Amino acid sequence: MPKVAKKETKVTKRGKNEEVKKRKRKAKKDPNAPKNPMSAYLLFCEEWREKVKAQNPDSSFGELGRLLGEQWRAYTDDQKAPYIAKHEKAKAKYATEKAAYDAKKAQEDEDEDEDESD
DNA sequence: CTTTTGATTGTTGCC
DNA sequence: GGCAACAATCAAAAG
Repeated sequence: MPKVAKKETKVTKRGKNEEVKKRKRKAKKDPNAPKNPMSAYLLFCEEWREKVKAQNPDSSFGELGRLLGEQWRAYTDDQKAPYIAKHEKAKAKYATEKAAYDAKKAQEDEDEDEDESD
């Protein structure tokens, strides 16, 4: 997406539950698809879940998640920086999986003789 | 090449 | 163990 400099192209369409609904994993197309790293929010959750819980001991998952989301949104890129930084690392790690995935794929293409003796 | 969708990540709390 | 909102993110597929 090196084009369209700035435009709410994706804007997390998840405005309604129509498109995403109950994201249920369907049949994956890739043989060994590399899994995405934890989004900054995910990492942010790990750290804030306890804090939010401490401040909202009465709030259950629903409220927790909601508040967490609000906090996350309220957070500035500077605050998210450390979380994003971590995410970047995850990305790098993910890249390895992707590389292996791609490599294996290519290898299979050349030589389908690839499998791990279970 | 661009847009869209789909699949994935982790949290808690319940059954 | 799976699912519920929350946000993000990337990769592949469709256009």
